[in-house]
Amino acid sequence: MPAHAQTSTDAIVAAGRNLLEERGMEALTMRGVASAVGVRAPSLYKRVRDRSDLVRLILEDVADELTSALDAAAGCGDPVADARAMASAYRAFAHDNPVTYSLMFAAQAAAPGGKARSIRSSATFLRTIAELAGPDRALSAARLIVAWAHGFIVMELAGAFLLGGDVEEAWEFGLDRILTAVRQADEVPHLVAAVEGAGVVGELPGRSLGSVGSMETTSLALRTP
Amino acid sequence: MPAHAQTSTDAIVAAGRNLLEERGMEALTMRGVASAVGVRAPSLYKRVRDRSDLVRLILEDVADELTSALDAAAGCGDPVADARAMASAYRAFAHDNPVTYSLMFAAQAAAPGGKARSIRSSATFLRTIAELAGPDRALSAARLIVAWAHGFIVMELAGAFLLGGDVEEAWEFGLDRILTAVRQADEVPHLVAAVEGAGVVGELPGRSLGSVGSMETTSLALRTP
DNA sequence: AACGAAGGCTATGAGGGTTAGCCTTCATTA
DNA sequence: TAATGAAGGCTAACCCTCATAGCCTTCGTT
Repeated sequence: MPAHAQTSTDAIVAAGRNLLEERGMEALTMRGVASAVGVRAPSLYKRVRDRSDLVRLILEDVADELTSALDAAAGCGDPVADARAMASAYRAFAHDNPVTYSLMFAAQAAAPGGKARSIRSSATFLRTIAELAGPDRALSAARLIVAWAHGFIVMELAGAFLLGGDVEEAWEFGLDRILTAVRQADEVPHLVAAVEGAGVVGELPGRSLGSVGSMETTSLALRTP
Repeated sequence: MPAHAQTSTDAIVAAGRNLLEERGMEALTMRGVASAVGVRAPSLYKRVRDRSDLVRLILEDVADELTSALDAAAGCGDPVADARAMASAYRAFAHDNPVTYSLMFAAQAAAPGGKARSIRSSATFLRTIAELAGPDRALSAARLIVAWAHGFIVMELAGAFLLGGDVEEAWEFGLDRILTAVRQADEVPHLVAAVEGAGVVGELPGRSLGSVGSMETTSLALRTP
């Protein structure tokens, strides 16, 4: 029925995302986006409720792309290698999209439908972490890893690592430590079995490692022969 | 010489901070701040270069207060307890100042003088972590902890933990695991000594734990008697 | 008493978001 | 074939915001 459309919601979102990433949040103006897609500002309101709606659409686009990148990174089947690959892909994506990435978690209000999106975007990662840390701890372990990765990347992008040192080394150090920490629930029984077999200690906490770190508990137990 | 000042930079910053925290970034207008301190908007420009300068001052104020809160939290001398106390204080501060806290690391450009501020604000924490992880690893370890804490808090404040589960539990889990992971470089020798004394293994890696997590290394060594 | 600087004010302009209301196009349909 | 009407564009206009220009008042200093 209508006249031929000169633009589309997708084109508007793409232009907006580009503008946002290239020139920052302040440069993301309705006039600017309109000009980029070849129409005048008021025409955008036929497809987008308002500017904040445009921002939401842009960030959803970024989030979807990030999800795809993560899914693509986890291919090999070995949970440790997959977790590492996903962490690398995550960081690489953030480096490629610094502005929009930083904004993704800056939204104060969780968008409606965010839960479904969240489930979808974390499914592969959660499955991998469940293999690493066990199903009971998968959620907490995943939150540990994601929180660290996100925090590290945000600080890195914001230029918050001002004390010198090798940031790359800090990333590797952190990733190693965290992947190891997450696997401890699995590793400790091996240790315990080995030590128990050697008769170092009479009684050891088995699976019932409390909220205190299991390594700590084990080490304490070992010092009380 | 002048007429009596009706306001001050401090009052402007305080009013701006309050407005920002209470009603968000969009409500932080020059008119709004001016009205809160009892003058007209143009008068603010006698004390503040422009709006972005005001934002900078507000965030510096927040950062200074956070530094004080952290310093005050670390009193007891035991590095583990101090690290826990600082982590709690950090999170509590963020919960008390959610908007401004989130903005602190959102600044894309590092402010000039940020390095001096960074050194000051992290001194106590770095000292504590150095006791925990050793001076060589202090910086990487501190970055691990801060990145995790910041990432966790940002996600928490943004409402990004949508998959259910107990967020409090995830925080405790993460803190335990990370503090343990950071201490491993110190703990392993104890373990090694205990195990060695018991004659479980002949040869063990001593200090030369590679980039792979030390716990993993130890566990592998224990399985090869 | 005059000076002059600090610190207020009004007026104003530029730029951005958004709405109102109109016009053109063109697939559908009588 | 001609009328219809909705989609989608446009201009004009409004309001709000930041920011500057330029003026006026105050009051310590000289």
